[in-house]
Amino acid sequence: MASESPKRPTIYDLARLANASPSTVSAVLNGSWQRRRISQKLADRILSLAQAEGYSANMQARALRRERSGIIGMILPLYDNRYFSSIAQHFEAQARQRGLFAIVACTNRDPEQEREAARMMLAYRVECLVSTGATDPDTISEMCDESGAASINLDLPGHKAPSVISDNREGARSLTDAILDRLAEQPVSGDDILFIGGRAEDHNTRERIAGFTQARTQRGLATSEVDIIPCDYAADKAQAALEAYMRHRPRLPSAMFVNSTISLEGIVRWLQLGGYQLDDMVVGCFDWDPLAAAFHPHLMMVRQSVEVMIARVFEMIDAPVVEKNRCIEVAPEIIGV
Amino acid sequence: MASESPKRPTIYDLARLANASPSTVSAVLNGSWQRRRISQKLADRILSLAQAEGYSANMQARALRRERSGIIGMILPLYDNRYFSSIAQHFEAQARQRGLFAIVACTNRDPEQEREAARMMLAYRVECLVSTGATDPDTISEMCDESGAASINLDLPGHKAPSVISDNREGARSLTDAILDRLAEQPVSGDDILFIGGRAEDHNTRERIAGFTQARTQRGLATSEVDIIPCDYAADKAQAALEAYMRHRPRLPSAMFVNSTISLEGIVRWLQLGGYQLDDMVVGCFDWDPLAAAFHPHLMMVRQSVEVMIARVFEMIDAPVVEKNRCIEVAPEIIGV
DNA sequence: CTGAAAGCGCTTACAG
DNA sequence: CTGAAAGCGCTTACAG
Repeated sequence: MASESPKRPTIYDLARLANASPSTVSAVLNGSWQRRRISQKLADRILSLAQAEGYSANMQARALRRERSGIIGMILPLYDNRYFSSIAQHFEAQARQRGLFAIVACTNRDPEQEREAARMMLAYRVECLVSTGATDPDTISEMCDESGAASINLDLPGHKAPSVISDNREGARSLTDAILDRLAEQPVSGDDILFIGGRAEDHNTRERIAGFTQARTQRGLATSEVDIIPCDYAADKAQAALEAYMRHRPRLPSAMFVNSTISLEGIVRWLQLGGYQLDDMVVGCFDWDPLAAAFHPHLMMVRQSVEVMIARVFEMIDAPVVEKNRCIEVAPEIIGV
Repeated sequence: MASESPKRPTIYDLARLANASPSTVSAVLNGSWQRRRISQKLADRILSLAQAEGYSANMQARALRRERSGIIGMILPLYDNRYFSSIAQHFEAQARQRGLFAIVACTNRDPEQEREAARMMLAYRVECLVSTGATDPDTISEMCDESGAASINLDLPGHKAPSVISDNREGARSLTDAILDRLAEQPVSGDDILFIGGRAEDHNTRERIAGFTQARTQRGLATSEVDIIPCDYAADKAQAALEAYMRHRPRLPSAMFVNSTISLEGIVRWLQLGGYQLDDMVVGCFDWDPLAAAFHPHLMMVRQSVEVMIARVFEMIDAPVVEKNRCIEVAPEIIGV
């Protein structure tokens, strides 16, 4: 679908029309004319001319000359989950507010796709790259370093750039506490909880398992390895893992700690197939989904403070200097208790 | 967080190191060297030098010189819903496959934000702008026309650029049919269906209402105005509208046609508050959410064929010429019947 | 108060 | 087989 390229006007066109020099037009158009003490009259004339001609500065040219693109990038695993989509949304809004142009790419938790996206963004000379939930954040930080771009890790921490993450351990501890409280309220109750979902090798899952175990220990409860199943996030994986787990079990566990709304989907599917209800157990989920909350007001969920996290990211961007190993943890909130 | 800008190498640096001219380096690096019959040896030397120096072409400079940015843009209402997030994801993947760089901005169904985002994207000289679910697509098409950028409407049609949308009328008709079938299967059943959600002024909602009415008419059922409530998409609006509707009603309607998963959230919330179950009614929803599907396997949903729609969009982009008033309708699929 | 000139990093006819 | 030169549309120090 070729477009008819009707040559957009440049500052030279405006200069000719305004009987001024391109330098003057440029100064007027980018606001630096106050410093140059250009006459109000001339400025006005140029401004309204620009308006009339539909002038819009060519950002490629400006970026090239200024050696600053005005672009800020983000990579994230996927959009179609409330946590990540909300991250993208807030990132964009914040960037816009600062006059930066946000570009976001999703990279499916695949290190190769992460690197490829970073390469593209760096080719467009992003000033800063935020790696969200990246499987290999350090490589990306290195690529940014080489290019002279700043970099920040979000959601999952790294060692070669400052990080903003949720306080996963404390979040998991409180959620587990809430689950145990709920269990204690019930007439007949066990205290066994199945932890399911996430990746054993990722920092957040490790921390959540630690918080989970800690909450149990504090109540004098032992935790068995077999009740912790980091089978990855995907719904199908969680469903299959639960299937396998239940093959050797006489009954449902008393409670479940589901390590993401993505995994929750698989869990609920398995329950439905077996004729169970979600309410047959006490269920807590790390991450929050409003539709799930509407369906099951009793479902406890950990809602990560996306707004605060994004705010912290931009504070780092604004800060003159930030230590590479800085890691800010943001407290999440428990919903539904 | 200032980054230390260690000056990335340019083709001039490589030229010096390779003892060749910048033109030659440029040709080698962008693949046009076959045509220039540069010696394999020289090409190899330059290529490995580029590798070693971590060279990456400055896309701003390339874009400026070529007068083509290699960027393709999309605006959409929001990310945090499965339909739109899936659109963004497929758009990005397809763009990447063609060597285009995708940039996406969400504009909250606000015409001013839509224009502002379009302005920014055009300043970065996007080659094509896809307006998804835009409230004011025609203004955006005009802006694109003035800039010599192509434009395409997705999800909601426009008059000044070709459009790709779901077959909303037929989708709504089939969903209504499925609802009526389900009602007929039940021992005691009414045939009243409440249509709720969406915007009366948007094309898709109008079409869906038409399909809804048509399905009823085909079975000899009348449809009353009061049972059609396009109260906007937002969950809170839907919840409030249902609240108001039920104030003058002795009992729940036999069935509901909920016009988006966003509205569904509010509906379910209202039901929960009143001690009702979703399964107390037959419910169909336009749009699809896998978590909702897991929770309620009986919930009927219309799943729009995002992959096909995006494929059609790119076919238009590739086509040498497309009539402005072309509108392709893609059949959606009914889930859960 | 304003303009001429250089340069950001590429690409591409043109000449050899 | 390869290079010198012009130019994409800006910005910015410099000179007046």
